[in-house]
Amino acid sequence: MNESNLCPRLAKAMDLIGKRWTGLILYQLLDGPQRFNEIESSLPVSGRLLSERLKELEKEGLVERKVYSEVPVRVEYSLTDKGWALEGAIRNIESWATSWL
Amino acid sequence: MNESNLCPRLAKAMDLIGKRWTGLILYQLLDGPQRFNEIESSLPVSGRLLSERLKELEKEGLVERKVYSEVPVRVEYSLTDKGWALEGAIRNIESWATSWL
DNA sequence: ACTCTTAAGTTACATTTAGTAATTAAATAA
DNA sequence: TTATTTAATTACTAAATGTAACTTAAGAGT
Repeated sequence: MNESNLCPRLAKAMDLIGKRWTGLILYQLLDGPQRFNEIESSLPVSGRLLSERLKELEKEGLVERKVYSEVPVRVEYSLTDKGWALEGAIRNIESWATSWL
Repeated sequence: MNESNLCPRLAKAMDLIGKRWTGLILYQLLDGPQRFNEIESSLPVSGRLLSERLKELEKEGLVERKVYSEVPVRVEYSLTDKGWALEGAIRNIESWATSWL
């Protein structure tokens, strides 16, 4: 399709962040560790996709998943250092949204 | 699905930027005005979607479209002020990608 | 033992969006 | 008249998303 010299890391970053809901999930986690249901109720995302996205983010090392064997079970998701490193970008989008939308 | 107090502007920003290819199209335009074919060859995006995305970005006021009645026709796309205002966010993602991917 | 409750998912299926390749439109040049 | 070039659009297939029902696990109550 092309002979581009597109940076593969940027392409991957955009693919990751650009996936639907991912940005907003990360934004939610800037408020601190949250359990599955908290994230689900804070965003118009379904359990199906939330589960899928959290798995991707965990696999990419942006998010950490912790299971607490309480009753009923509690599962908490939080940002890793790699995830926190995106805070600047996310805040930047947030302030752009405030100024321009 | 939820009772969220999700900021509608942030939601819209994420929906826009989070759409596939949009981030990379904007990134390309940081290099200056470019014609349709230039963008198409610089990214692994098809003409169909590139056309669709550029229309959305034009409609949202991030991108400007200029037609030059040369032969054959030349169509140039460039960032508006609103589009340029996203430069910080995009560069931020770029540097995150360099550091973490 | 058996049913109930709750969180955290998963599954099945319909709808929407994206990918691919062929086609069209407009303006000229040969 | 036919060919060429850019900028799309169209028709069709494949993949991603939305929706709602279902499952699993671990007690708690009777």
